[in-house]
Amino acid sequence: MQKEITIYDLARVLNLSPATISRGLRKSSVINQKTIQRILDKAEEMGYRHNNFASNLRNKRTKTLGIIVPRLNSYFMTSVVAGMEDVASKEGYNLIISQSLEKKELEKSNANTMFNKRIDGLLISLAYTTTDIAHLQPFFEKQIPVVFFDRSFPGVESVSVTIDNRQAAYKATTHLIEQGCKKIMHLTGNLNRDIYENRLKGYKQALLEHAIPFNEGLVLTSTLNEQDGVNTAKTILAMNPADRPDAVFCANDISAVHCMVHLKQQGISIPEDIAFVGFNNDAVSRMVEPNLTTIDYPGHQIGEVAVSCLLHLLNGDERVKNTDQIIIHSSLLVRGSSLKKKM
Amino acid sequence: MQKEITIYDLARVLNLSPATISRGLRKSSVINQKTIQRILDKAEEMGYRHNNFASNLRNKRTKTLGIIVPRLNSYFMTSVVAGMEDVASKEGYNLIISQSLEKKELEKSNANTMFNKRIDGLLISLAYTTTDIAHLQPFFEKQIPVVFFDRSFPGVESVSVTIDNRQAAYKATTHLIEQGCKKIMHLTGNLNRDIYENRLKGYKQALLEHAIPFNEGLVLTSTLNEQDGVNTAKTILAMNPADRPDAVFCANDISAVHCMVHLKQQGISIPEDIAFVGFNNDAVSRMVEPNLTTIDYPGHQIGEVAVSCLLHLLNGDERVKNTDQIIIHSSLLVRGSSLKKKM
DNA sequence: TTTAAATATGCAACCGATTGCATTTATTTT
DNA sequence: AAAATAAATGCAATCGGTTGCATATTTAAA
Repeated sequence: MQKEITIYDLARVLNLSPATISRGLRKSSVINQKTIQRILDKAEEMGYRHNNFASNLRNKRTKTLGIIVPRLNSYFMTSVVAGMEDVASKEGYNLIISQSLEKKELEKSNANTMFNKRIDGLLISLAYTTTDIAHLQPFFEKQIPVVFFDRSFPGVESVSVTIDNRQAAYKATTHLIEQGCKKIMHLTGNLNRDIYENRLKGYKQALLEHAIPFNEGLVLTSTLNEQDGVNTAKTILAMNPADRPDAVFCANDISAVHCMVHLKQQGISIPEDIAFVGFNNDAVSRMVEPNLTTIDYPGHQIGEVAVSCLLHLLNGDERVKNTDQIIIHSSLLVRGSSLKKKM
Repeated sequence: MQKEITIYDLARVLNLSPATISRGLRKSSVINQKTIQRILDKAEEMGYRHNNFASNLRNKRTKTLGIIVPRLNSYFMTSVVAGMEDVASKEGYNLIISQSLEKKELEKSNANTMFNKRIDGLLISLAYTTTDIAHLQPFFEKQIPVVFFDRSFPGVESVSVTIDNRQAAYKATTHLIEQGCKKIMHLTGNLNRDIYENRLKGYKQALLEHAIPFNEGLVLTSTLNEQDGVNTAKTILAMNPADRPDAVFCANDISAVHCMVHLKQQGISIPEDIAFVGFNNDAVSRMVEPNLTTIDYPGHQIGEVAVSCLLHLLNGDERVKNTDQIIIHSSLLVRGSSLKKKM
């Protein structure tokens, strides 16, 4: 293993000082253009590699961003991360990723680990079970910027990047109503998370505006996983056929798909007997039959925007305030699972 | 923002030298136990945080592992990464993740970036379009260990962690034959990747052993995405019904599911008309009706094993040679899509 | 008690890039 | 040509933890 080339080696060979080499490599404007070119050429020739550790030590920055997500197992989440990667790597930032697995305790310890690794900024989507954000206090105290995405914490003084969940849910519910549905069940997630609360609000608002009375019993809360979808189907099947809903609006696609599949196996037709709308535009929404109507959740874009904001905060960009709430546009993708009327 | 506490601060307060503090924090055996405790207590009390950059600079190690995957959008891949995370973080290693998006060029530039970030080791699953591994040469030259997982490069002197694709495909095909299928189509991926080549071998072997002649025309090559699944279905539908296969063995679940769905829409019954077996045990295999018979691909375990090997190589552990081929056990999960005989 | 051995701690150089300030060199102005 | 200004480069300290070797202290052996 041959030794690494340093700026001192370049300095010796080029008969310049290390300071000039350092500035030259960063194309500082105080250095003569020709000198810069000589330095860059020689660096290339000798196989020089920048040593981040030396420069981070000096600069007291790590050029690393931390990401904490509940789980990295949905198309949505991996899109978000991919979007973050794009922007971050373009700006020379590294990403450290960890999963909370929806557990508050794990989220806490991950946050702590990242704090100790001195990330320059944190991107976080909160776990189901997180009820307070005391574990982020060290970041706030050290003025390390935190950006929430997807699932944020209402009222906290930080940037958040989300979609307008209320409006999306309103669109979804209105669509079902326009298709002639009158008894719409809503399968929601943990209402501690504002995204689910807002979706519920949108659902209620749509009912209200169409003079359909809100029925508490039609709202089911769960963790929205495969099993919850199946359980919802069982709940529906256990009802007196006359009392069954004529539509289900699920707060994610996974639960919607599994619920649909189970109902179909028991002879229920979709959308004729029961129409379905999901949320997220997960890959599975295009796999089930009929394809699932859903809300397009632009993960890649959310990731890009979240990192951009974070970088602006890091660079002290005045245009981004520390309390901005950024809303990304989302739209309803109408597919077979909700199309009762021929269009 | 208050200043960071350093070992020099601790040294001053405790009336010891920075050297002793440094050794004490690492619980070096040359330091008195009581002194170690005093140091740890005071460090805790003053909120000392270890500075990785200073120590990496000195140690010439980054404690960072690079991961390059084709795409982070399958349940399998995220499981692998989760498994890697588990083992790596337990040993104090960070992960940098990037995606090649199946493109050779991107894989190349990602590898380069990681090389320049001086990762201590690389974990890589090759892109479809990668035909040689010249881009990994810098790692080999600098003796930076490289571990291949899932998709490896045959003949190269590196550790690889895979399943026995040949055997798995053999099991899958044999299962179809035992169910009474006689004309089995095989949808495969890019045969430059040995995993697909080996699956094809297993398929052929099973045919041979059951005296079914191999028919070149029944092997379709594609990138195995959603659209390819649909295209395969169209190909089948375009055939004279008498000539259609009575089973399809797909090299992944996504293509299998989409092919199934499309065929079902055209009135083909699964498994009666055509039986299906996929590969990967992706979440979608449990979503389609009937559920897809598939090969359980233990992603989490593959990730764990790959990182363990890498760490052993880094620690100069003699038990792991640089040429080990590690085979993880996989099994066939029989579900409705291939069950023609009642069991 | 003296000497030898073991244990504990300190000194100082080092890892490699960065930057405020000083100095040298080139260019322009008077 | 001398003085003033601008441009280019260098000096030396700094970031914080690590380690070979030297020194000081304690314990065990003679």
